[in-house]
Amino acid sequence: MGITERREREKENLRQEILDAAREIFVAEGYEALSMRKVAEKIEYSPTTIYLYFKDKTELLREVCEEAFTRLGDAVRDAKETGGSPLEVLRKGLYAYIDFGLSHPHHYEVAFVSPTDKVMKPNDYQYEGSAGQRAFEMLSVSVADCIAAGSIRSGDVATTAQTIWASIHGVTSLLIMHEDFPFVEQKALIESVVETTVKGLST
Amino acid sequence: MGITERREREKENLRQEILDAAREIFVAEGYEALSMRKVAEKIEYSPTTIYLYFKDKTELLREVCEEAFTRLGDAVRDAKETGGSPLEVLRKGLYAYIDFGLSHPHHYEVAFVSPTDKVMKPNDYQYEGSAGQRAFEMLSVSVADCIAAGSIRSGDVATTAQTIWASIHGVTSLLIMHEDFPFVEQKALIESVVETTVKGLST
DNA sequence: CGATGTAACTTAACAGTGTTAAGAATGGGG
DNA sequence: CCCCATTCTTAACACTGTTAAGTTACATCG
Repeated sequence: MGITERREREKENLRQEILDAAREIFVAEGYEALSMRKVAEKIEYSPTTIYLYFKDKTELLREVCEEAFTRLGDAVRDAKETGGSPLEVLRKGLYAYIDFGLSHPHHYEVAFVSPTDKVMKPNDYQYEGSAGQRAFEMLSVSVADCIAAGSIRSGDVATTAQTIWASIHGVTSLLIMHEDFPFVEQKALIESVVETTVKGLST
Repeated sequence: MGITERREREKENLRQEILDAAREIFVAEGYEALSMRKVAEKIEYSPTTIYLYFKDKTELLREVCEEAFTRLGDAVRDAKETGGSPLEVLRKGLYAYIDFGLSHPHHYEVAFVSPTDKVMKPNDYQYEGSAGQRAFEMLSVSVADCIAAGSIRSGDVATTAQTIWASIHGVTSLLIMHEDFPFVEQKALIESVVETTVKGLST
């Protein structure tokens, strides 16, 4: 079997190999399909070996997600750096957020749609927060900029940011989770949500 | 003669007992905690007995959800009947939808948040649709009324309805699924989302 | 060189899950 | 009275995450 043939091959980057295998399965088939035994089979080790490198399935999955959500942070930051008015920056950030969700549906799902004990632990919000959380923080800053610039009605920043988050999370999660629903053309719906929200908050 | 009828009545009784037990567990602990064996223990029958009354766990759960979502339909219909301008009716319908989600979090979750094969079957949208689907249809009608009355900007009804759905689903699902997140005061956030969306769509 | 300790890995098992196949019991109809 | 259908149960399969204990390989030390 693969077990003895495998022995000669790598044994240092095993942790990375586990991570790679897990990501591959997770991206292709999602959370439900990601099992420790499947990962083990893929890397040709016994299932329990994984526990020598990761505390449990949650930690493995969180690490897989952290990788991806770093890219969300990057995308939002990029939106900021391309310049433009605060409102333009905010708009770009929102589109980047939605785009991220649509191109990483399974990541988005476990992190934002049904996060119950899958990646986020209770009290995860209390401290520095996950990468996804940090991306939301950036949006908050962007919102504050818009208020300061007068392009968005003055009011509680947190309330405004969370209102925006609700809208874009809503469209993102609906598109991801209800694939069979007869949505109108995707791009048009996204634009409608973003523009409606921005207009609703404008001065 | 009443014998066979009595049998049938008793059979219906057991079916209802299963449904009651399932609902009780589901409402209290949610989908993950709802297991066939737990239901069986509660009604004091063997687990396999349930399969004589329900095809599988999905069908059992769907029936539990159908019960509840009928009440959502009722709530939206009530909002309609209390009268007021089309926009007032729409507003009331949106608040009723969010209220329903918050008071039936587990139902809302399996039906709208992570519906993958749990209650909704693929192609469920194609036909008459589930009760939750019917509630959404009512909202669409309400939207059409607002457009006709000129209180909402003219445009594609479907796009507008789905935009609204995205927003209110967004706030509902965030509040349900991210209990630990430091949201602003719940009522204020809901109002902000609804009013922002309405204003964003107004003429 | 040989013993020893340890790190890496595996096997076996536990307590769950949904679900199916096959066997047991109960009681009415011929 | 016996048969048979309906109803229910027992046993099992194929999974799941996870832990405890056992094995093996190897580096270090006396």
